[in-house]
Amino acid sequence: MSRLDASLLADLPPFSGMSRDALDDMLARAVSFRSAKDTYVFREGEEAHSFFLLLDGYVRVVKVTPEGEQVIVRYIATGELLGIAKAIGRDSYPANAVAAVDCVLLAWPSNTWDAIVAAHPGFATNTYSMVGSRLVGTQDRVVELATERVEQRVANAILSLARETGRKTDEGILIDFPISRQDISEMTGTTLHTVSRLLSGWDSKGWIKGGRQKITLVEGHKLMMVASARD
DNA sequence: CCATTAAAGGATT
DNA sequence: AATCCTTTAATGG
Repeated sequence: MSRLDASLLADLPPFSGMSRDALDDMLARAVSFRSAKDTYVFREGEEAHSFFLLLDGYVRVVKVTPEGEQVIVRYIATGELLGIAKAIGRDSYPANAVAAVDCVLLAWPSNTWDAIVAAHPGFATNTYSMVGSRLVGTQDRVVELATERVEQRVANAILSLARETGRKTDEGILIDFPISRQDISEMTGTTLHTVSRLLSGWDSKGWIKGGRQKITLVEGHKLMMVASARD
């Protein structure tokens, strides 16, 4: 049992505006645990026994079609909530959650959801506004998938990953976890070959710098041109 | 414009 | 050595 201090939570969006006492109470109800890279935090269809906060690392949320095809729904970054089935009136998880790197999480039993929401209206408000913005983001992606060309979708995926998870390096903005061409294709509804061709093209123009499971955004504005190009 | 198939080389375990 | 990841080219919808 490591001692966790409430100040760990204070700066995270789900807990913004909450008092020190409230944070202590939330923390007292949680247990922390680790999830090694490539292990499941939870699985689709499983009973939603807990909801989670990602304290460190990255988690990808994945749906698998009946044919076994994988679709990456979103990436969860450090400081975000996941598995909040109770908040959307479900009692099973709607997708798989896989650690993209070694992760540290907090878990709350789902049966404490109602009590927590009742005791901490600020947390409830924060959670529902997060659910709302994820919904908006998902809607935008539906439009994108339906209307934009592959090149634009891949450019957008790189840009948002860099924005949400990017870490500054001397080269540019590095996407902060191992991500393969296959992963990008599962986010954008295309094949790894097409992603590979696009990325190596942008690499040779100096707009990005690629490597095995590595992408660094060098000229973000160039990709924004690609992402918004009308034809 | 993009998916599929095939082939080959480098990286990782 | 076996497996995974990436690149490249050819073909066809």
